[in-house]
Amino acid sequence: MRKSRSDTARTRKRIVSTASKMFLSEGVAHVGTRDIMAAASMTQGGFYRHFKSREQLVAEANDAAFDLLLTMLEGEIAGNSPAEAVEKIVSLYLNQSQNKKRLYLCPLAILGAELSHGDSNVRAVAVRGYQRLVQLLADSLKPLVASGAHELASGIVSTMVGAVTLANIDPDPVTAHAILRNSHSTIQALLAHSEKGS
Amino acid sequence: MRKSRSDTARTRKRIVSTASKMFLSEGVAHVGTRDIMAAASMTQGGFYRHFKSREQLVAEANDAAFDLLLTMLEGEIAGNSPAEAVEKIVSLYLNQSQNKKRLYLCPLAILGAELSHGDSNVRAVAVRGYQRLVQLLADSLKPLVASGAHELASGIVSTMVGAVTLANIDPDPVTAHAILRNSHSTIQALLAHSEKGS
DNA sequence: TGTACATCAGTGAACGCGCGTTCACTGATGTAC
DNA sequence: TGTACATCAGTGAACGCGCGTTCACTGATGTAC
Repeated sequence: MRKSRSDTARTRKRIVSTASKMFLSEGVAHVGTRDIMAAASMTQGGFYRHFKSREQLVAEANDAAFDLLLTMLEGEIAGNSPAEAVEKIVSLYLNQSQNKKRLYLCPLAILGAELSHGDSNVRAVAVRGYQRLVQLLADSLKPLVASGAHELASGIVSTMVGAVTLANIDPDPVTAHAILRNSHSTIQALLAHSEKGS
Repeated sequence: MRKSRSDTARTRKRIVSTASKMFLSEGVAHVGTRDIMAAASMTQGGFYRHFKSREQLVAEANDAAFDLLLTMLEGEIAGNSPAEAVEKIVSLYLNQSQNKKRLYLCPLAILGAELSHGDSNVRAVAVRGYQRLVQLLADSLKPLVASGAHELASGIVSTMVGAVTLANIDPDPVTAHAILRNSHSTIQALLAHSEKGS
Protein backbone atom coordinates (compact mmCIF):
# COMPACT_ATOMS: atom_id res chain seq x y z
CA MET A 1 0.00 0.00 0.00
CA ARG A 2 2.99 2.33 -0.05
CA LYS A 3 2.23 5.64 -1.86
CA SER A 4 4.47 7.80 -4.00
CA ARG A 5 6.19 10.80 -2.48
CA SER A 6 3.75 13.21 -4.10
CA ASP A 7 0.77 11.14 -2.97
CA THR A 8 2.15 11.17 0.55
CA ALA A 9 2.63 14.92 0.51
CA ARG A 10 -0.88 15.43 -0.84
CA THR A 11 -2.34 13.16 1.83
CA ARG A 12 -0.54 15.06 4.54
CA LYS A 13 -1.84 18.40 3.32
CA ARG A 14 -5.34 16.98 3.12
CA ILE A 15 -5.18 15.84 6.74
CA VAL A 16 -3.88 19.25 7.88
CA SER A 17 -6.51 21.27 6.04
CA THR A 18 -9.32 18.90 7.07
CA ALA A 19 -8.19 19.14 10.68
CA SER A 20 -7.94 22.91 10.49
CA LYS A 21 -11.56 23.23 9.36
CA MET A 22 -12.75 20.80 12.02
CA PHE A 23 -10.83 22.45 14.87
CA LEU A 24 -12.17 25.84 13.85
CA SER A 25 -15.77 24.72 13.61
CA GLU A 26 -15.98 22.34 16.57
CA GLY A 27 -13.17 23.41 18.88
CA VAL A 28 -9.80 21.72 19.35
CA ALA A 29 -10.96 19.67 22.34
CA HIS A 30 -14.00 18.20 20.58
CA VAL A 31 -12.28 16.72 17.52
CA GLY A 32 -10.46 13.39 17.79
CA THR A 33 -7.83 11.84 15.55
CA ARG A 34 -10.37 9.27 14.32
CA ASP A 35 -12.83 12.05 13.34
CA ILE A 36 -10.13 13.86 11.40
CA MET A 37 -8.82 10.78 9.63
CA ALA A 38 -12.33 9.65 8.71
CA ALA A 39 -13.14 13.11 7.34
CA ALA A 40 -9.96 12.86 5.28
CA SER A 41 -11.15 9.43 4.04
CA MET A 42 -8.57 7.40 5.93
CA THR A 43 -8.36 5.11 8.93
CA GLN A 44 -6.95 6.01 12.33
CA GLY A 45 -3.72 4.04 12.02
CA GLY A 46 -2.36 6.18 9.20
CA PHE A 47 -2.27 9.26 11.38
CA TYR A 48 1.11 8.47 12.92
CA ARG A 49 2.80 8.04 9.54
CA HIS A 50 2.42 11.82 9.19
CA PHE A 51 2.45 13.29 12.70
CA LYS A 52 4.25 12.36 15.85
CA SER A 53 1.28 13.38 17.99
CA ARG A 54 -2.15 14.97 17.85
CA GLU A 55 -0.68 18.13 19.37
CA GLN A 56 1.70 18.49 16.43
CA LEU A 57 -1.28 18.44 14.07
CA VAL A 58 -3.01 21.09 16.17
CA ALA A 59 0.01 23.35 15.67
CA GLU A 60 0.25 22.67 11.92
CA ALA A 61 -3.50 23.06 11.40
CA ASN A 62 -3.46 26.48 13.02
CA ASP A 63 -0.38 27.50 11.11
CA ALA A 64 -2.22 26.60 7.91
CA ALA A 65 -5.29 28.57 9.03
CA PHE A 66 -3.21 31.68 9.67
CA ASP A 67 -1.55 31.32 6.27
CA LEU A 68 -4.91 31.05 4.55
CA LEU A 69 -6.32 34.08 6.39
CA LEU A 70 -3.29 36.32 5.93
CA THR A 71 -2.90 35.40 2.27
CA MET A 72 -6.55 36.20 1.68
CA LEU A 73 -6.27 39.56 3.44
CA GLU A 74 -3.08 40.48 1.59
CA GLY A 75 -4.76 39.65 -1.70
CA GLU A 76 -7.86 41.66 -0.87
CA ILE A 77 -6.02 44.85 0.05
CA ALA A 78 -3.51 44.72 -2.81
CA GLY A 79 -3.79 47.91 -4.83
CA ASN A 80 -6.03 49.68 -2.31
CA SER A 81 -5.26 52.98 -0.65
CA PRO A 82 -4.08 52.70 2.96
CA ALA A 83 -7.43 53.93 4.29
CA GLU A 84 -9.34 51.46 2.12
CA ALA A 85 -6.97 48.66 3.10
CA VAL A 86 -7.54 49.28 6.81
CA GLU A 87 -11.29 49.34 6.35
CA LYS A 88 -11.17 46.13 4.32
CA ILE A 89 -9.06 44.26 6.86
CA VAL A 90 -11.36 45.30 9.69
CA SER A 91 -14.61 44.44 7.96
CA LEU A 92 -13.35 41.16 6.49
CA TYR A 93 -12.04 40.12 9.90
CA LEU A 94 -15.19 41.09 11.76
CA ASN A 95 -17.43 39.23 9.31
CA GLN A 96 -15.38 36.03 9.18
CA SER A 97 -18.06 33.97 10.95
CA GLN A 98 -20.98 35.50 9.08
CA ASN A 99 -19.84 34.65 5.57
CA LYS A 100 -21.72 31.43 5.04
CA LYS A 101 -18.77 29.48 3.74
CA ARG A 102 -16.68 30.13 6.81
CA LEU A 103 -13.36 29.87 5.07
CA TYR A 104 -10.69 32.21 6.41
CA LEU A 105 -11.44 31.88 10.11
CA CYS A 106 -8.91 33.25 12.57
CA PRO A 107 -7.74 30.80 15.27
CA LEU A 108 -7.17 33.69 17.68
CA ALA A 109 -10.86 34.56 17.74
CA ILE A 110 -12.40 31.17 16.99
CA LEU A 111 -10.26 29.05 19.31
CA GLY A 112 -9.03 31.80 21.61
CA ALA A 113 -8.26 30.51 25.07
CA GLU A 114 -7.94 26.96 23.80
CA LEU A 115 -4.67 28.05 22.22
CA SER A 116 -3.30 29.10 25.61
CA HIS A 117 -3.67 25.51 26.83
CA GLY A 118 -1.80 24.07 23.87
CA ASP A 119 1.84 23.05 24.04
CA SER A 120 4.63 25.57 23.47
CA ASN A 121 4.61 24.95 19.73
CA VAL A 122 0.88 25.62 19.43
CA ARG A 123 1.26 28.83 21.40
CA ALA A 124 4.24 29.92 19.31
CA VAL A 125 2.20 29.42 16.13
CA ALA A 126 -0.62 31.49 17.61
CA VAL A 127 1.72 34.30 18.64
CA ARG A 128 3.28 34.34 15.18
CA GLY A 129 -0.18 34.55 13.59
CA TYR A 130 -1.07 37.42 15.89
CA GLN A 131 2.12 39.27 14.98
CA ARG A 132 1.51 38.82 11.26
CA LEU A 133 -2.00 40.21 11.63
CA VAL A 134 -0.80 43.22 13.62
CA GLN A 135 1.98 43.84 11.12
CA LEU A 136 -0.37 43.69 8.14
CA LEU A 137 -2.64 46.25 9.75
CA ALA A 138 0.24 48.43 10.94
CA ASP A 139 1.68 48.57 7.42
CA SER A 140 -1.55 50.07 6.14
CA LEU A 141 -1.90 52.38 9.14
CA LYS A 142 1.61 53.80 8.92
CA PRO A 143 0.86 56.32 6.14
CA LEU A 144 -2.31 57.40 7.94
CA VAL A 145 -1.04 58.24 11.39
CA ALA A 146 1.72 60.50 12.65
CA SER A 147 3.14 57.86 14.99
CA GLY A 148 2.28 54.74 16.97
CA ALA A 149 0.92 52.74 14.02
CA HIS A 150 2.06 49.47 15.53
CA GLU A 151 0.52 50.22 18.94
CA LEU A 152 -2.72 51.30 17.30
CA ALA A 153 -2.77 48.15 15.15
CA SER A 154 -2.28 46.05 18.28
CA GLY A 155 -5.23 47.76 19.95
CA ILE A 156 -7.44 47.27 16.91
CA VAL A 157 -6.54 43.59 16.65
CA SER A 158 -7.52 43.14 20.31
CA THR A 159 -10.86 44.75 19.54
CA MET A 160 -11.48 42.56 16.51
CA VAL A 161 -10.48 39.35 18.29
CA GLY A 162 -12.71 40.19 21.25
CA ALA A 163 -15.66 41.14 19.07
CA VAL A 164 -15.57 37.94 17.01
CA THR A 165 -15.10 35.85 20.16
CA LEU A 166 -18.10 37.47 21.83
CA ALA A 167 -20.28 37.35 18.73
CA ASN A 168 -19.63 33.62 18.44
CA ILE A 169 -20.69 33.01 22.04
CA ASP A 170 -24.02 34.78 21.59
CA PRO A 171 -26.61 32.38 20.18
CA ASP A 172 -28.84 35.26 19.02
CA PRO A 173 -27.68 36.42 15.57
CA VAL A 174 -29.21 39.87 16.11
CA THR A 175 -27.26 40.72 19.24
CA ALA A 176 -24.18 38.94 17.88
CA HIS A 177 -24.29 41.24 14.89
CA ALA A 178 -24.72 44.25 17.18
CA ILE A 179 -21.47 43.34 18.95
CA LEU A 180 -19.65 43.32 15.62
CA ARG A 181 -21.29 46.57 14.51
CA ASN A 182 -20.41 48.36 17.75
CA SER A 183 -16.81 47.24 17.50
CA HIS A 184 -16.65 48.33 13.89
CA SER A 185 -17.98 51.79 14.80
CA THR A 186 -15.59 52.03 17.70
CA ILE A 187 -12.63 51.24 15.47
CA GLN A 188 -13.81 53.77 12.89
CA ALA A 189 -14.16 56.46 15.55
CA LEU A 190 -10.69 55.65 16.78
CA LEU A 191 -9.25 55.90 13.28
CA ALA A 192 -11.07 59.14 12.53
CA HIS A 193 -9.32 60.77 15.47
CA SER A 194 -5.94 59.18 14.88
CA GLU A 195 -5.49 60.29 11.30
CA LYS A 196 -2.81 62.77 10.45
CA GLY A 197 -3.96 66.36 10.77
CA SER A 198 -7.10 65.57 12.73
CA MET B 1 -24.00 10.03 56.18
CA ARG B 2 -26.92 12.35 55.42
CA LYS B 3 -25.97 16.00 56.06
CA SER B 4 -28.09 18.85 57.37
CA ARG B 5 -29.69 21.28 54.92
CA SER B 6 -27.11 23.97 55.71
CA ASP B 7 -24.22 21.52 55.32
CA THR B 8 -25.62 20.46 51.98
CA ALA B 9 -25.93 24.06 50.79
CA ARG B 10 -22.39 24.82 51.94
CA THR B 11 -21.04 21.75 50.16
CA ARG B 12 -22.77 22.74 46.93
CA LYS B 13 -21.31 26.24 47.03
CA ARG B 14 -17.88 24.79 47.72
CA ILE B 15 -18.13 22.54 44.67
CA VAL B 16 -19.27 25.44 42.47
CA SER B 17 -16.53 27.82 43.57
CA THR B 18 -13.85 25.12 43.40
CA ALA B 19 -15.00 24.21 39.89
CA SER B 20 -15.06 27.85 38.84
CA LYS B 21 -11.43 28.35 39.83
CA MET B 22 -10.37 25.14 38.13
CA PHE B 23 -12.23 25.84 34.89
CA LEU B 24 -10.71 29.33 34.75
CA SER B 25 -7.18 28.16 35.39
CA GLU B 26 -7.10 24.94 33.37
CA GLY B 27 -9.88 25.33 30.81
CA VAL B 28 -13.33 23.74 30.87
CA ALA B 29 -12.27 20.77 28.74
CA HIS B 30 -9.30 19.82 30.89
CA VAL B 31 -11.06 19.51 34.24
CA GLY B 32 -13.02 16.36 35.07
CA THR B 33 -15.72 15.73 37.67
CA ARG B 34 -13.30 13.61 39.71
CA ASP B 35 -10.71 16.43 39.76
CA ILE B 36 -13.30 18.91 40.96
CA MET B 37 -14.76 16.64 43.64
CA ALA B 38 -11.30 15.70 44.90
CA ALA B 39 -10.31 19.39 45.08
CA ALA B 40 -13.49 19.97 47.08
CA SER B 41 -12.46 17.08 49.38
CA MET B 42 -15.14 14.67 48.23
CA THR B 43 -15.47 11.54 46.11
CA GLN B 44 -16.85 11.33 42.62
CA GLY B 45 -20.16 9.72 43.54
CA GLY B 46 -21.40 12.73 45.48
CA PHE B 47 -21.36 14.92 42.42
CA TYR B 48 -24.78 13.83 41.18
CA ARG B 49 -26.47 14.61 44.50
CA HIS B 50 -25.91 18.28 43.60
CA PHE B 51 -25.91 18.52 39.80
CA LYS B 52 -27.75 16.69 37.12
CA SER B 53 -24.77 16.82 34.77
CA ARG B 54 -21.27 18.21 34.42
CA GLU B 55 -22.60 20.77 31.95
CA GLN B 56 -24.95 22.18 34.59
CA LEU B 57 -21.95 22.76 36.86
CA VAL B 58 -20.12 24.50 34.03
CA ALA B 59 -23.02 26.93 33.75
CA GLU B 60 -23.26 27.53 37.50
CA ALA B 61 -19.50 27.89 37.91
CA ASN B 62 -19.39 30.59 35.25
CA ASP B 63 -22.41 32.34 36.70
CA ALA B 64 -20.57 32.45 40.03
CA ALA B 65 -17.43 33.79 38.36
CA PHE B 66 -19.36 36.62 36.73
CA ASP B 67 -21.01 37.45 40.04
CA LEU B 68 -17.66 37.61 41.76
CA LEU B 69 -16.13 39.80 39.05
CA LEU B 70 -19.05 42.21 38.74
CA THR B 71 -19.45 42.55 42.50
CA MET B 72 -15.75 43.32 42.82
CA LEU B 73 -15.89 45.93 40.07
CA GLU B 74 -19.01 47.56 41.49
CA GLY B 75 -17.34 47.78 44.88
CA GLU B 76 -14.16 49.25 43.46
CA ILE B 77 -15.87 52.05 41.54
CA ALA B 78 -18.35 52.99 44.26
CA GLY B 79 -17.90 56.66 45.15
CA ASN B 80 -15.61 57.37 42.20
CA SER B 81 -16.25 60.00 39.55
CA PRO B 82 -17.46 58.59 36.20
CA ALA B 83 -14.06 59.17 34.58
CA GLU B 84 -12.26 57.45 37.45
CA ALA B 85 -14.76 54.60 37.41
CA VAL B 86 -14.18 53.96 33.71
CA GLU B 87 -10.43 53.98 34.15
CA LYS B 88 -10.69 51.62 37.12
CA ILE B 89 -12.91 49.13 35.31
CA VAL B 90 -10.58 49.09 32.32
CA SER B 91 -7.37 48.69 34.27
CA LEU B 92 -8.77 46.13 36.70
CA TYR B 93 -10.14 44.10 33.82
CA LEU B 94 -6.96 44.26 31.76
CA ASN B 95 -4.79 43.22 34.71
CA GLN B 96 -6.99 40.33 35.86
CA SER B 97 -4.43 37.68 34.88
CA GLN B 98 -1.43 39.61 36.16
CA ASN B 99 -2.57 40.01 39.75
CA LYS B 100 -0.84 37.04 41.31
CA LYS B 101 -3.88 35.78 43.17
CA ARG B 102 -5.97 35.48 40.03
CA LEU B 103 -9.28 35.94 41.74
CA TYR B 104 -11.85 37.84 39.68
CA LEU B 105 -11.14 36.28 36.31
CA CYS B 106 -13.63 36.88 33.50
CA PRO B 107 -14.92 33.74 31.74
CA LEU B 108 -15.38 35.71 28.51
CA ALA B 109 -11.65 36.33 28.20
CA ILE B 110 -10.26 33.32 30.04
CA LEU B 111 -12.52 30.65 28.53
CA GLY B 112 -13.62 32.55 25.43
CA ALA B 113 -14.50 30.25 22.58
CA GLU B 114 -14.97 27.32 24.94
CA LEU B 115 -18.18 29.01 26.05
CA SER B 116 -19.52 28.96 22.51
CA HIS B 117 -19.32 25.16 22.53
CA GLY B 118 -21.23 24.84 25.78
CA ASP B 119 -24.93 23.99 25.91
CA SER B 120 -27.59 26.69 25.61
CA ASN B 121 -27.58 27.33 29.34
CA VAL B 122 -23.81 27.89 29.43
CA ARG B 123 -24.05 30.30 26.52
CA ALA B 124 -26.96 32.15 28.12
CA VAL B 125 -24.92 32.61 31.31
CA ALA B 126 -22.02 33.96 29.25
CA VAL B 127 -24.25 36.39 27.35
CA ARG B 128 -25.77 37.62 30.59
CA GLY B 129 -22.30 38.18 32.05
CA TYR B 130 -21.29 40.09 28.94
CA GLN B 131 -24.37 42.28 29.17
CA ARG B 132 -23.75 43.04 32.83
CA LEU B 133 -20.19 44.07 32.07
CA VAL B 134 -21.26 46.32 29.19
CA GLN B 135 -24.00 47.86 31.34
CA LEU B 136 -21.63 48.57 34.21
CA LEU B 137 -19.25 50.36 31.87
CA ALA B 138 -22.05 52.17 30.02
CA ASP B 139 -23.43 53.51 33.31
CA SER B 140 -20.13 55.21 34.04
CA LEU B 141 -19.70 56.37 30.46
CA LYS B 142 -23.13 57.96 30.17
CA PRO B 143 -22.25 61.20 31.99
CA LEU B 144 -19.05 61.50 29.95
CA VAL B 145 -20.29 61.20 26.41
CA ALA B 146 -22.95 63.06 24.45
CA SER B 147 -24.51 59.87 23.11
CA GLY B 148 -23.82 56.24 22.25
CA ALA B 149 -22.54 55.27 25.70
CA HIS B 150 -23.83 51.73 25.33
CA GLU B 151 -22.29 51.25 21.88
CA LEU B 152 -18.99 52.66 23.09
CA ALA B 153 -19.08 50.39 26.16
CA SER B 154 -19.69 47.41 23.89
CA GLY B 155 -16.67 48.33 21.76
CA ILE B 156 -14.46 48.77 24.81
CA VAL B 157 -15.53 45.41 26.26
CA SER B 158 -14.60 43.74 22.94
CA THR B 159 -11.18 45.37 23.17
CA MET B 160 -10.65 44.26 26.77
CA VAL B 161 -11.80 40.69 26.12
CA GLY B 162 -9.56 40.42 23.06
CA ALA B 163 -6.56 41.89 24.83
CA VAL B 164 -6.79 39.56 27.82
CA THR B 165 -7.37 36.57 25.54
CA LEU B 166 -4.30 37.42 23.44
CA ALA B 167 -2.11 38.22 26.43
CA ASN B 168 -2.94 34.81 27.91
CA ILE B 169 -1.93 33.03 24.73
CA ASP B 170 1.48 34.69 24.60
CA PRO B 171 3.98 32.77 26.73
CA ASP B 172 6.33 35.76 26.91
CA PRO B 173 5.26 38.04 29.78
CA VAL B 174 6.94 41.05 28.17
CA THR B 175 5.01 40.92 24.91
CA ALA B 176 1.86 39.83 26.75
CA HIS B 177 2.10 42.97 28.82
CA ALA B 178 2.65 45.04 25.68
CA ILE B 179 -0.65 43.76 24.27
CA LEU B 180 -2.46 44.90 27.42
CA ARG B 181 -0.66 48.25 27.42
CA ASN B 182 -1.47 48.93 23.78
CA SER B 183 -5.12 48.11 24.34
CA HIS B 184 -5.20 50.33 27.39
CA SER B 185 -3.71 53.24 25.42
CA THR B 186 -6.11 52.62 22.57
CA ILE B 187 -9.09 52.75 24.92
CA GLN B 188 -7.78 55.92 26.55
CA ALA B 189 -7.32 57.57 23.14
CA LEU B 190 -10.83 56.57 22.21
CA LEU B 191 -12.24 58.02 25.44
CA ALA B 192 -10.25 61.24 25.09
CA HIS B 193 -11.95 61.89 21.76
CA SER B 194 -15.39 60.72 22.82
CA GLU B 195 -15.76 62.98 25.85
CA LYS B 196 -18.32 65.74 25.82
CA GLY B 197 -16.99 68.99 24.39
CA SER B 198 -13.91 67.44 22.82
C1' DT C 1 17.14 -0.92 -18.44
C1' DG C 2 15.97 -4.74 -15.53
C1' DT C 3 15.97 -7.21 -11.27
C1' DA C 4 16.03 -7.95 -6.15
C1' DC C 5 15.44 -6.03 -2.00
C1' DA C 6 14.34 -2.48 1.40
C1' DT C 7 11.21 0.99 2.63
C1' DC C 8 7.15 2.79 4.25
C1' DA C 9 1.95 4.71 3.57
C1' DG C 10 -2.08 2.96 4.85
C1' DT C 11 -5.12 -0.69 7.27
C1' DG C 12 -7.77 -2.26 11.07
C1' DA C 13 -7.45 -4.49 15.48
C1' DA C 14 -5.91 -3.78 19.94
C1' DC C 15 -3.74 -1.33 24.07
C1' DG C 16 -4.43 1.18 28.38
C1' DC C 17 -6.55 4.95 30.31
C1' DG C 18 -9.63 8.43 32.00
C1' DC C 19 -13.95 10.20 31.34
C1' DG C 20 -19.18 11.09 32.70
C1' DT C 21 -22.43 8.66 34.90
C1' DT C 22 -24.85 4.94 37.74
C1' DC C 23 -25.47 2.12 41.62
C1' DA C 24 -25.98 -0.35 46.14
C1' DC C 25 -24.94 0.91 50.44
C1' DT C 26 -24.38 3.62 54.98
C1' DG C 27 -25.93 6.29 58.57
C1' DA C 28 -27.15 10.89 60.14
C1' DT C 29 -31.01 14.13 59.42
C1' DG C 30 -35.75 15.31 58.73
C1' DT C 31 -40.67 14.23 59.39
C1' DA C 32 -45.04 12.32 61.05
C1' DC C 33 -47.55 10.98 64.87
C1' DT D 1 -41.21 15.71 73.74
C1' DG D 2 -40.18 11.07 72.18
C1' DT D 3 -40.27 7.41 68.89
C1' DA D 4 -40.34 5.09 64.28
C1' DC D 5 -39.66 5.56 59.78
C1' DA D 6 -38.41 7.83 55.43
C1' DT D 7 -35.14 10.57 53.23
C1' DC D 8 -31.01 11.56 51.14
C1' DA D 9 -25.73 13.36 51.26
C1' DG D 10 -21.80 11.11 50.63
C1' DT D 11 -18.93 6.74 49.57
C1' DG D 12 -16.40 3.90 46.52
C1' DA D 13 -16.85 0.37 43.05
C1' DA D 14 -18.40 -0.35 38.60
C1' DC D 15 -20.49 0.72 33.90
C1' DG D 16 -19.71 1.65 28.99
C1' DC D 17 -17.43 4.49 25.97
C1' DG D 18 -14.19 7.09 23.25
C1' DC D 19 -9.77 8.75 23.32
C1' DG D 20 -4.55 8.90 21.81
C1' DT D 21 -1.43 5.73 20.53
C1' DT D 22 0.81 1.19 19.07
C1' DC D 23 1.26 -2.76 16.34
C1' DA D 24 1.65 -6.59 12.85
C1' DC D 25 0.61 -6.76 8.38
C1' DT D 26 0.14 -5.66 3.19
C1' DG D 27 1.74 -4.38 -1.05
C1' DA D 28 3.15 -0.58 -4.04
C1' DT D 29 7.16 2.52 -4.40
C1' DG D 30 11.98 3.68 -4.12
C1' DT D 31 16.81 2.24 -4.43
C1' DA D 32 21.10 -0.28 -5.42
C1' DC D 33 23.48 -2.86 -8.61
